Amino acid sequence: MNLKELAEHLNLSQTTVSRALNGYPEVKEATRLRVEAAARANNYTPNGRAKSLATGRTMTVGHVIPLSKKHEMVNPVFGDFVTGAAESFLASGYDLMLSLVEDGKEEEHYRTIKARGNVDGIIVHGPRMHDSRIELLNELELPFVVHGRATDVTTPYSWIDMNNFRAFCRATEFLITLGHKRIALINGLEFMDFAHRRKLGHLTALESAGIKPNHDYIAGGEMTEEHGYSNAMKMLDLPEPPTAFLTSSLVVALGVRRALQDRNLVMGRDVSIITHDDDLGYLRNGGDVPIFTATRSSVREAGRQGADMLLDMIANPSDTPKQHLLEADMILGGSTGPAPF
Amino acid sequence: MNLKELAEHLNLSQTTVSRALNGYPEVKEATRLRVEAAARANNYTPNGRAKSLATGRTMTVGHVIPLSKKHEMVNPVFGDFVTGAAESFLASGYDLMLSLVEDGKEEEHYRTIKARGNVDGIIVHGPRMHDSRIELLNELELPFVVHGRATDVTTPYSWIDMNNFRAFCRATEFLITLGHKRIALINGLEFMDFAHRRKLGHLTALESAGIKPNHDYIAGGEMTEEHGYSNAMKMLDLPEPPTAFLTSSLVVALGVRRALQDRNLVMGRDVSIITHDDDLGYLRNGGDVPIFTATRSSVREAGRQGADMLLDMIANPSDTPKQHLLEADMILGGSTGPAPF
DNA sequence: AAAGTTTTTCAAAGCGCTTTGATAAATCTG
DNA sequence: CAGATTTATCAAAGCGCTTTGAAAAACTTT
Repeated sequence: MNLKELAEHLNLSQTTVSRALNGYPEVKEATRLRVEAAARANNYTPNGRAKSLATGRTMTVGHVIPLSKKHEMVNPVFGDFVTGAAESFLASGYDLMLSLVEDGKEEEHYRTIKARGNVDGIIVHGPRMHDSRIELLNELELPFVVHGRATDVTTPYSWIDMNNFRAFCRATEFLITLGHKRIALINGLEFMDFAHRRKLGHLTALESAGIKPNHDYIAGGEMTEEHGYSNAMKMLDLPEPPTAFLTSSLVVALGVRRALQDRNLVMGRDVSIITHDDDLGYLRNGGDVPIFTATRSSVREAGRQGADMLLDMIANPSDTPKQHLLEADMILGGSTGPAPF
Repeated sequence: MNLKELAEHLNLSQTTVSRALNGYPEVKEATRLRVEAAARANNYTPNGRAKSLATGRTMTVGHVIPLSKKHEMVNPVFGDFVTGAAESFLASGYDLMLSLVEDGKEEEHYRTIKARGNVDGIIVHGPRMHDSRIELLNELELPFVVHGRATDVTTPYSWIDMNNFRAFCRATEFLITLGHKRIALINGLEFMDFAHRRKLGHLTALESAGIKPNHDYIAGGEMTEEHGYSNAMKMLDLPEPPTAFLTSSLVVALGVRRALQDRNLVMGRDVSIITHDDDLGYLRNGGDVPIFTATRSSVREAGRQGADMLLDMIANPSDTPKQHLLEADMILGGSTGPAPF
């Protein structure tokens, strides 16, 4: 049933029915009740496309996820981020639109999104250090919030991020305090902004402690279990193997742990592991007792906050960009201990 | 720039411009080229909402994901499924719309989706054994494909599924052949259809071998690492602990492995593990050498095929429902060995 | 060159809604 | 109770596109 039919059925004009349903004051209360009852009885819901064509608002936000053909994987944090974001969006009546866009087709894709006009704003995922998307979006005047930041971008824009630098700086300091000197970092892909910041935090902490960084102790790559495993194996074979590992995600830490087992090393005694933990719903860092010592920050919470920021920008397009930096908690688990002699 | 402006700019009618761009034959080739050039030069893309209002097709498909407040998590396979599906959808020019819908609000939600008319079809995720959504969707005449099946639903519908029964039957048989008699199953939530089928497969294999199932050896729950760990710990404490574990996902298997380590048991020697592996992008079952013996079926591939099925249904709404059952491969890893004496 | 075909272009209606500007009905003034 | 005000309703335009049915232009025929 559409508006016209509903109006005929009620012997009212479309105008009145529309206003009654949208809460406008210029309609008699008795009429409004009658209209609402009829709408419910006939299961009437306004057609979204027609409504959005008439109002100019789509009540939809887009999530744009980069998908490189080389690294054919969607980052597992995405599911949790979206879950968090969805809470806010759904509560405000917004729909979510998903685009996976291939490397290189990004500019074209964003222009098309804008021109087609089926979103009111977008959330940008997976920013690189240089990320041309941000300038483009600023230019297009499409409200957006970036999950993460892009180091090389100087124009202001809205973002929600976790303090990657600080988290990895603290984690490294913690290991140094425990007496570790040979500390490895198994990082994400280093052109990703978050990974870059993590490395920087790590190196800064080493430097402050007067420890010279060793390139053999640093590996970047897609954050899989295998990445953790194979790099840890390689490093454990060095003449002077690391006594502690810092990993960029729980999945990577699991790989490192497997490597320790293969080498008959006891985690937390022979070798320490500390990881960043995104607090994903399906891969918790143990139950009540954490398995790994970790820096923890909920991606889901980031999703919630990012969504709120975007809704805010859509409602007030002329506001200046907002930024929010989440701090990670430090969680003590059983995977760390004093450096062995 | 919109169609009207583009038409004025070209000194043509909107009709001609529209037809030129949509490849209709009744427009002179020279004109078409002129129009296309102008469209490109002015970065013209038709407004999606207007187009869909005019044509009645939205060029959008919805993914509807159940989100229970109790088990606040989005299944990690979702990301991979969508990635696979997106390949097909994007290639055909379809957008993806995401809805996370709370338990209990499902009926209302689907009716709204239909009434608002902003999708041409949907993919239903996470079917339960009794799933009222399916009958509802059939009634609503909205094309849909279910990722999985619902045992109790008798009306025909389209689905793409993995042969859960067969996979778990085979895995159990494999363990039995290795001499195991005390075999545990750490399953997903048992009201989920896939988990139910897996249990059935497992029990059937036990029965054929004349092994009486032991209720203490079966656990259902959300498929987290912790679920695997805590249940394995509990079972290992039994007077007669299992000598082999069958787990519903790699993440769960990781938890079981951790339990073995805590008990100083060697995986593949003291205790065997065999798992189902969804072949997720970020959590591979080892590199070249699989860690776990597993039944493997790519969720991503399921996504691709499910998407193709849905596109087919949208194009030919009167066709009878289609079904496709994927078979899992059996992968031999280092986690299984003959039963100890 | 007039009549008949085919090709190319156009004006206008319609998709389902919101919103403006006008009108009718109800209520309030003095 | 006539005139001014307020309240309640409506007809029609417009959002940006597609598509129908008609008209104009360009070719073919005889």
